[in-house]
Amino acid sequence: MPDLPLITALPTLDEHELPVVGGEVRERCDAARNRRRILAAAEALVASEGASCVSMDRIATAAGVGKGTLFRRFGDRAGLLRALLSDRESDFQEQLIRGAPPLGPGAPPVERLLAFGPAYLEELQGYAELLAAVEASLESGMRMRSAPYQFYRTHLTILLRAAAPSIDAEYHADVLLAPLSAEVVLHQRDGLGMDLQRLADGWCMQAACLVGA
Amino acid sequence: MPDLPLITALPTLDEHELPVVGGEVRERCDAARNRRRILAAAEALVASEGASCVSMDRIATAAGVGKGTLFRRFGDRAGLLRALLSDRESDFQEQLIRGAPPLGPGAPPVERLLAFGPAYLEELQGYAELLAAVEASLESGMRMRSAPYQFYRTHLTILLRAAAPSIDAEYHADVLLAPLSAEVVLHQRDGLGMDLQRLADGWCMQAACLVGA
DNA sequence: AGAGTAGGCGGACCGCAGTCCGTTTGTCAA
DNA sequence: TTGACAAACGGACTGCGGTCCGCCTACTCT
Repeated sequence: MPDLPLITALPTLDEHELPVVGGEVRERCDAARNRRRILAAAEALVASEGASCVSMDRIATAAGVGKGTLFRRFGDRAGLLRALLSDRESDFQEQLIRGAPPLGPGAPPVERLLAFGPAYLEELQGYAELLAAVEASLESGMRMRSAPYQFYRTHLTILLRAAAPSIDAEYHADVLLAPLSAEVVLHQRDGLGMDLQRLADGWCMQAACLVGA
Repeated sequence: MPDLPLITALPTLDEHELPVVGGEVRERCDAARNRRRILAAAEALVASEGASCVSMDRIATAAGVGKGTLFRRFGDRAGLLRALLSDRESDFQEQLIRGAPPLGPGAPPVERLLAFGPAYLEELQGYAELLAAVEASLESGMRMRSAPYQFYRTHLTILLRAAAPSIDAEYHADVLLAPLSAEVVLHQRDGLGMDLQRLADGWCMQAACLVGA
């Protein structure tokens, strides 16, 4: 896989619009302080009450900033929540690109493919509820246009092309990602009581059949 | 498949709470008139401006009723939008239960399974945008708890059990439904330019591999 | 150090989904 | 026909996500 940039969220206004001087982007120190405050307040509130119960107003109040500052910084509710898990998402993406086999490069494509689903599901256990809140506050179709989704989609497409050149890799990348959405996994886990092993086995079965392994 | 009731939406308050006299449910005639008015107004507005641009207030105004009446009748926005396509959903479910093979009973389970995806995708073409709006206005997890989803899930579970007893039918029913969600299909069709045939072929490939056909 | 300015700031404001409750109306029995 | 009641009605109200714009401040350039 080529050196795909690590992108976990749409660029914030900062990265996007600040004047660039000699390739260097500066952030005013009050802005940086407020961003830290906002993230800390959001993290605390989400941890104590659950992402879907916390409003933007309350985060702003808890952080001691105005509501406008939240939206300037993070764009919308989904952007703020996503920022709370961007470190974990980046780490996982890093593993896919530069980590050890079978997840990272070095192993045969089929093995990397079959390692992906279980690893993603494992990773998801820690923040599925938060990610579900992100997806819920995204308007229809935006989930699949988000940078993280595109990243995973590209990753799977490349592996599928290498593992089974005859199939429609682009289509099946979406198919393999669909049952990994936070909404589906949460429903299977909490609503139907399926355990992680069962989900991982099922996903691998699906992927293995597809590439003829 | 046993005589599963045709359920296309959560029961409205009418079917739910009205007093039942000798097995007969009565609806006051002003209530019936208002329901027709609301559905007609909603259908017209959705057709002319798209489901995601029409607010409940505007539907109420166009129908000449108060906003409270909309919510009393249909529960929430998702309920009202879903009511707009419940006829089409019912027809399709009817075909699955009592229609001609290969969709309906009579054909071998594998054939019925492989007929399901393409038929569902075909059906979806007409109201994907509306269904996406329904799903978007449902809070996280509710899509998979809705009666229509449960219906399709049961249908696929039964077919999978019959077609391939050794696999985890319950899990794979969810997997096969995941890429048929309106959000995914719309993105593939409109965002990526995949045509219906490609989606249908891909889905069949997936299902066929799974059951070893 | 001082002035000018780009960018940050915050809260008033908007339209939205959904709720609540006092008022109106259809229905049925006497 | 009429009276009583259950049910329907509707619009004011709440809290939400998101926007806007006038004020303020950290940085830069002299």
